[in-house]
Amino acid sequence: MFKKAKQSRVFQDVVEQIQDSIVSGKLEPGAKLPPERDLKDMFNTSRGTLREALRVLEQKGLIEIKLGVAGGAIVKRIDSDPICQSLALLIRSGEFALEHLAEFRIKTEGSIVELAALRATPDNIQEMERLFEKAKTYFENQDWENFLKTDEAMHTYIGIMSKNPVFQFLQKSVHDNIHRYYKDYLPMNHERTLENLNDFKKIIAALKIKDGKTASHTIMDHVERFYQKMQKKNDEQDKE
Amino acid sequence: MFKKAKQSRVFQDVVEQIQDSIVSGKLEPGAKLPPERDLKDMFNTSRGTLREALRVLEQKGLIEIKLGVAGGAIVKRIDSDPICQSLALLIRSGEFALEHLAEFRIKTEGSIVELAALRATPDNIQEMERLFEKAKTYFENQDWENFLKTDEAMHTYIGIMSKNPVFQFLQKSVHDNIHRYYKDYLPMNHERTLENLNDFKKIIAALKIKDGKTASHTIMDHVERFYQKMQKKNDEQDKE
DNA sequence: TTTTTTGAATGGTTTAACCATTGTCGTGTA
DNA sequence: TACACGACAATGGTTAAACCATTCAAAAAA
Repeated sequence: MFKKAKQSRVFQDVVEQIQDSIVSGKLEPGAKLPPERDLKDMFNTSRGTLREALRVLEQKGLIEIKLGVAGGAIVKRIDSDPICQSLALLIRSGEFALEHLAEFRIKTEGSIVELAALRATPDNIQEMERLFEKAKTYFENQDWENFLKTDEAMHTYIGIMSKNPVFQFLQKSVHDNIHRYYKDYLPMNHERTLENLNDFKKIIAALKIKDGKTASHTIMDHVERFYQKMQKKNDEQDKE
Repeated sequence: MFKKAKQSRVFQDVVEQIQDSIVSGKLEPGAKLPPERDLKDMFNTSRGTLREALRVLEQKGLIEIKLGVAGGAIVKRIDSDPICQSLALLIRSGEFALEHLAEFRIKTEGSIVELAALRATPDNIQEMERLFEKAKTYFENQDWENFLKTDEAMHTYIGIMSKNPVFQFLQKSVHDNIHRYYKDYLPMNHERTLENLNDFKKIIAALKIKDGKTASHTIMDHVERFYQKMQKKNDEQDKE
């Protein structure tokens, strides 16, 4: 019937006022807030309380705080960082199991790459090929660390090619966080990495001829196979 | 080459220590942290600094702080709240356009309902029918406010039926935030609401016979049609 | 002109006190 | 006995004033 009357905490009010100014556009990215000692007077509060408000805004990814004489709170452009962080917590705390993430990726990346096939520009495809060559080099040098990073970059770039910021955010947030699993469960080896490369070769070819269905099936297979191997590895570890 | 050396802020260290304890499971949900005055001694810091750390943890959704003599910081079970909040900021700040969210929903809810068709238990379907009847009653009483709430509940419940927590979180986060658009762009009316109900009737029928494809196509149409009407309404408003 | 020094602005931290909320326990009254 | 009220104490919320640490720019020195 009634909503719980929100208990008044001064710093919450400060957070809301500044947040509203940012979200409504009154404060644009790059704008600098007044120094703490001025703000505390403007809000008629103490510095401690004001600083609690700034901590919250910083944590929300709305401002960035710099030190020194030219320092202060600067309004940030909203990005995927806070969502990445929350997702990381969910994954680290075991809220999401490996197979849940795998299933999610199979479905989602299938959709994303299908859109990417429709919308990728020649420039996009060139960038994708550049990343592919980079990955190939790392593969030949057996530099798994950097290979994985480039692999991640390719997945994230597919999100960018979808030209849909919602998918971009999602893809970036997921891939910023799942490599944690790889290191634990799936040390890279020669065979596995080669398979990976061949999948991307197929995907790039499909993107070039705007063949969304093939690209989609390829990446879904790619993710599924990867998952099955991790699962197998997992089972073997359980046996020991 | 090198990562930026993180500037040492005492409260960050406190945040990390407590966060690690929570994420690693040393502190379980429901556990109560010591009072601020004790914590400050344990971390050998001042109360102000400690409170900044608690603000950050609270914002991350890791703890909840209660007032009064039996109050204090209580470890929370991690939920979708922080992600919902971040998503709300992205939507409010205009980072996501209407058509981007629509496209995302079409793809994602198609996948979700397909899984739901495979996995829904009889109990799930019964709950879904209960929600449907509730929506129908609100429809007959022309109570759009509550109709929308029930509509939202049905979409979220489809996420639950998918039995995949990743999709559950996503579906909840999206639907907690998009009704903002409906009120602005798409006042409910009799015809539109009836169409809505019929779509859900079809979806429930498909769920009953585990016909994922039909359920999927129906909800994708449902979302697409909804979007087109909002777009049309939008264009009309632009003309004025 | 280039380098070094100095100083001031700004965020980070500490301390100590007081206020506000809330559960508990004891007392008084029905 | 049972219940209502009130005092008390534990805990988070807020304030104030001071000092420390970092950074940049202007002044001084080379």
